[in-house]
Order: sequence, then structure tokens, then C-alpha cells
Amino acid sequence: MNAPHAVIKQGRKWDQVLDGARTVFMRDGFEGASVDDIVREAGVSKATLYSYFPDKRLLFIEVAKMECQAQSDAAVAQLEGSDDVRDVLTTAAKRMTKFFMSDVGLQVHRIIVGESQRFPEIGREFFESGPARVHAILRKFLQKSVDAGELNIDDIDLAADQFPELCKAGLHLKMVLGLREPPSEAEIDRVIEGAVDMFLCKYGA
Amino acid sequence: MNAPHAVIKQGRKWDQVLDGARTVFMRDGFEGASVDDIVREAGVSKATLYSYFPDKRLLFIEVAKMECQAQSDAAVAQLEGSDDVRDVLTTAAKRMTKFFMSDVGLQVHRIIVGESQRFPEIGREFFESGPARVHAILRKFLQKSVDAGELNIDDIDLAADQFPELCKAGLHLKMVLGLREPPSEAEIDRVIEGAVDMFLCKYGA
DNA sequence: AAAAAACTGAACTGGTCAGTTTATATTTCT
DNA sequence: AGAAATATAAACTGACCAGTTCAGTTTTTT
Repeated sequence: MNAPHAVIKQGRKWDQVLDGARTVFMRDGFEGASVDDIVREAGVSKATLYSYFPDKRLLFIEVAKMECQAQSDAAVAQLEGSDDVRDVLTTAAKRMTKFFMSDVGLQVHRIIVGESQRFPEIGREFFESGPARVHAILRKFLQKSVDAGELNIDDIDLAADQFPELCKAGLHLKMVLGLREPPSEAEIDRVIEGAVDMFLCKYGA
Repeated sequence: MNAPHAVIKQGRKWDQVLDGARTVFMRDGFEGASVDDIVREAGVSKATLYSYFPDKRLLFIEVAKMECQAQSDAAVAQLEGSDDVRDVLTTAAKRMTKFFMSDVGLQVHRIIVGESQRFPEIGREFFESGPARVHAILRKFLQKSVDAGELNIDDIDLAADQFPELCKAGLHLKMVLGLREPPSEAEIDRVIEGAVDMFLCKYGA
């Protein structure tokens, strides 16, 4: 069995190229990043890069995909470990907020929003691998809790949309626009507690 | 009294330039817009444009300022006309949501977020003339209602941050990324009612 | 009507950048 | 070791674009 382990021929320096591209795109955005910067960062020749990717746009899309994937893996996981609804929601809120406010999360958000006109598929990729997964997992948990009689929700999709929104309250937009320092633990806790309180006030059984 | 009515000499075609720039920037973004496109759209010579604005960046900032101003004027007004808290909140929510979902509102949001790294002052300008004004007006109304014993809020700033966030639930991001049709009246009403319900559930006296 | 101010059009500069080419070198496979 | 695949460096092309310049025209002011 010495069959090639991938149909797509990727060459020895595939990872280097992607790493370099990730660094430069995340630092400078799509327009701001020049291909020469990327090859310098990657320690690779321009010809090599272009032997992997036919153009800058497709390289960017590949990087964006990877970043979205990594993002959602880190931020989203099954909601388990406690039987108390408030605990579970608080944990979920902390995870989400942590990612929303991270440098990577903010920068991905900025770039995706800014380029979503130019590259519609990137917007979809981002949404599916991030917000949509959060929604799905939250939805599942809420449904389970409703079935168990612990929550009382008529429109579960709406509720699963509201909760993440509450976790951003006031902080996220300011951070995206670079208008404030990262929030302290205390500030985050205040927002999260406010979110959970409000959510349970409305939907608690 | 034939004194010039403005200290800054603006020339006859000032408005033409700004209108053309507004059209092209809002259509193509900052990088996507070429100065030649703008002068063509404005029906003005390049030399004229550069006699008003020293460079493309400052022209863009001027346009962004105007757009933010127009935005907040349209979306934000005193919250009056009814004594019923629910009515007032519902009206406010409708106005906000209408703007959030409008073509102009979405495009301004995309461009500002995308360019906020390159032009930090634009982010601030946008925030002050938009979200911050909404926050201030909402805050004032909430305080008044608390004083009148109609609401019961311990952290008014948090509450004033939560409400607009609830009004976006699920819709805004999808629209920004171009992932769905504009919501129907029914969908908007559903989100708004959900927002007001949840808000009053938590803070109603 | 004369003078002053504003505008025009078109060519030009200098710089950047995506993507290509080529001749050469290194790595990997057999 | 020899062949085949992969990578390199560097120069090059073609296009785009911000910003300048200037000789000449139109509009406004006096």
C-alpha cells in the first residue's frame, strides 16, 4: 500500500504556504496583503505558491476556510457536564464571548464582513462553520431542556438567535471597530450574567 | 452683509463631488473605488476633485461622516408619543430594525467594519453618530421609566446595550454577509416582539 | 467689459502588484 | 546512481491607479 495518501498533489511546502498566507492575510486583510509578502513570510518562492494556487483569491478562500474551521472547533463543543440549565448556559456564554473578543475572532470577523461582497462564498463558509454551528448546538440543548420541562420556549430558533446576541451586548461592536480595550473578566461576567438572567427570566420554566 | 456664508471656500461643484463619491464608495468600497470612477460619476475633472480634497482618504472620510450623520438622523429620534412602555420600545425597535436592514445601513456597516483598521477615526465617527446616539436616547428613556416606577433596572447601561442587540437576532449578520433575502414584515415583527417580550420580562415592574 | 476665480481635459509620473517565465538547483523515488 | 518531481531566484509583463501639471475655457464678480 504505497498509494498516494491524497488525490490532490500538494507538494512539500503546502503547509508553509498556508501558514504564511494565514499570518499575512490575518494581519493585513485581503487587499493589504501582497503575494510577495506572503511568499517572504512563508519562505517559499512565488512560483511555488502559484503552482499550488491559481490566484490570490483562491489562496485567500482556502485560508479563510481553515480559519473558520479552527474557530468553530475551538468555540463550539457539546454542551454537557452539568444538569443545571443556568450552568450550561453560562459556560456556553463564556466560550462564545471568549472567542468573540479574541484577536483572531475579531480579525476574522472584520475581514469576512469587509470582503463578503467581493467573495460571497466566504461569507457563507464563515457563517456555516461559526454562527450556524453555535445555533445548531444551542438549539439542540434548548430542545432537550424544553422536553425535560426545564425551559419553556415557544420559538426555539428565535431563542437560539437571541442568546448569542445578548452575549455581545455593547462589547463586540466596540471591539470590532477598535474603540476600546479588551474587557476585563469582571465586565465579561457582568454581560454574561445579564444575558443568562434575561434569557432564563423569559424562558425559565 | 455680503460676507461669505462659509469660511471654507468650497467652490461650485463641491456637492457634485461629494454626491459622486458617495455613490461610488457606497457601491464599490474604498479600495474598489477609483478616483477616475468618482470624477466620471460626479461629472467633474480630476483637478477639481483634488482642489477640494488633498487625497482619496480624506474624501472617503468626509463621505463616511455624511453617511453616518444621515443615518442617525433617520434612525434615531426622541422616543415619545405614547405613555405605554411596551409601545415605545416597539416603536424604537421598529425604527432600529428598519435601518439595520436597509441597503444603506448594511453597506455602511460593511465598509466601516472592513476599513476600521485602516481608518480608526471612521470607526469612531460611525459609532458616535449611530450606535452611541441610540444608546444615549434609549438610556434616557429607560431612566425616565425607572424613575416613574414603570421599569425595574439595576444596570441601565447594560440594558440599553441589550435591547438593540436583541433586535438584530439572527437577521442582521445574515444580511450583512448577503446570505438571505430581506426579511418580511412578519419576520421582523416576530423578532421585535421577541425582543420586547424578553426585555420587559426581565425589566418590567 | 475686464479681471479674477473656478473648472476642464488630457497627458504624464512614479509606484505597486498579480501573475509568468526560465534556467538552475534540490529533493525524492526507484 | 540516475530519473523524475519539486522548488528557487530573479527578472519581466501588463495593468491599474493616485496624484500632478498645464494650457486653455467657462463662470462669477466687480
